[in-house]
This record gives sequence, C-alpha cells and structure tokens, in this order.
Amino acid sequence: MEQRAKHFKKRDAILNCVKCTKVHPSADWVFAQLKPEISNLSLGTVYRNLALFKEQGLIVSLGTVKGIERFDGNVDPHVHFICNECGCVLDLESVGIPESLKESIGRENGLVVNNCTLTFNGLCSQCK
Amino acid sequence: MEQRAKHFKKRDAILNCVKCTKVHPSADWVFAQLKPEISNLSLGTVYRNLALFKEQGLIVSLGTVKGIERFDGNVDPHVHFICNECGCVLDLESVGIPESLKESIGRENGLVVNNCTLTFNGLCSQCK
DNA sequence: CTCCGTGCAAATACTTTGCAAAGCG
DNA sequence: CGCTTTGCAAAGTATTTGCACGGAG
Repeated sequence: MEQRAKHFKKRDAILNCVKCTKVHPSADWVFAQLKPEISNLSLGTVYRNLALFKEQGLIVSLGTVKGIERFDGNVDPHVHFICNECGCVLDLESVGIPESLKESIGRENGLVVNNCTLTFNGLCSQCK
Repeated sequence: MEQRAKHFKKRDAILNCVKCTKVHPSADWVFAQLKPEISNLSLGTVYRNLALFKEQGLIVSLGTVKGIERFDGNVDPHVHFICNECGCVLDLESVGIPESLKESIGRENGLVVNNCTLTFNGLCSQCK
C-alpha cells in the first residue's frame, strides 16, 4: 500500500484532488491546485490521468462549460446547476434524478441507457 | 421581403438548415450540407451565424458531443439521448421535463434558473 | 457613402500525443 | 530487465477573430 503510494504518487494526488473538492474542477484547475506541492507536475499528466479515471468510472465528466471540460469526483447521479455567468457548478441535493426511467426508456426506444444527467442553467446567487 | 432574402441569403440558409433537420447538427455538418448549393460559403460564417442564432434564442446548444458542439433548432425544452458510440442525438418525445421545478429550485437555492436539460447517454439501436 | 454580411486566413485555446527518461518490482 | 508513469514540447482540432471586399439602401 505504501509501495503503491510511491509509485502512483501523482496519479493518486490527481484523483484525490478531484474527489475532495466540490468545485467540479477542470484539468487546469487541478493542475493549478497541485502544482505548488508537486512542482514537477505537468499538465499533460493531469489530462492523461483524468481521462483514465473517467474511463475507469472513478470520476465523471459533466461536459464542457464555456469550452472547458469539467469533472466530478462524485459518481453518484445527481443534479447540477451551472451558472452561465461565472461558470461555477453547484450540486442540487434536493432534486432527485428519475433513475427508474433509464430502464423503461431504453426498452421503449430500443436503446441501451447507461447514464442520465439533469442540469439546470442560469445565474448563481453571486452573479444574479 | 425579396430584398431581405437576398441580403440574408446565407444567414437564412444556415438557420433553415438547423431548423429543418433532426440530426442536432454541428457547425461542420451545416457547412457540409450547404456547401454544395452555396459554393462560396465559408466555415467562419457558419460559426458566426450559429453563435448569433444561439444568442438570439433562435436555436439552442446541446453542449459538446465528443468535443464538438451540437445545436438544435427545436427550442422547446425536450429530452435527448446521446449515443456514446456514434455520437448521434435523438429526441425522446415520450419523456417530459419537469418544467415546474425551475421556479421552485431557483427560489429554494437563491438562483435564477433559465434553462434545464435532461439527457440520457448510452448506445443507440444501431450501435448496441 | 455607410452599414452589414462575408471569405479568407491567421490566431486562440483546450486537449492529445510521441518520445525519452525515471521509478518500481 | 520489463512494465508503467511522467515531463516536455510539439501536434491536433474545434472555434474565434481581424481585415478587406462587395452588395444594399
């Protein structure tokens, strides 16, 4: 375990960084966060690892906000609010996603439904 | 009217192209569609006009699919399905968006909610 | 003459990739 | 040694922008 910690030091730091924040970060943000403590970290590594995590299902992509891809360490399906002004992303805990729809929609339309995202857009409390 | 038709020939063609298809096109797709009939059309013009239409609310953006922005001439809120394999976008007519949520969510969280999108991901009938 | 839409090409900006070096077993 | 991770920089790709031209009023 300690061995692993050494070998995957940067990878773990990147994953941890995404998992432990609620800002729904971009690759660039993660890089900026870790750069001070891991001075020889490069942006390419961040991109590579985020892509890897996404593929492994350890994190999810929220899509792009203003042309920049945003990630979420919280894999559980939940509802997001995106501010069109400042680009911040918030979780809307109070709203539930109709998970049950996934299966029935798939069956009705002849599709395989893996995922479902519900997103609201507008202005956050600071920007409005 | 005829005057206008001349002056805005390309603009109208671009808008019409997005409005009259169900493929939820990208800028590139629109360009490819129109290029044969409007041989001196340039891609920059397509981008410029799509951005304009989006701003005017004549079309909406569905966000990016595989890094490419997709548009929808149908401005009415409706549910989408995106195939992760081929990138096609389908309308799910049968599912309704809980429009009423917008106001209550805004009020509860101190937000201004303008928009709301519900999207399912998976494999389409051809790709599964 | 002035305004607006446009072609064209250069510029941006985010992201991906190739390759050599370094780390771990 | 062999395999994986990484830094670095170059390449890639979608999109935006600057500028000059041309048509409409």
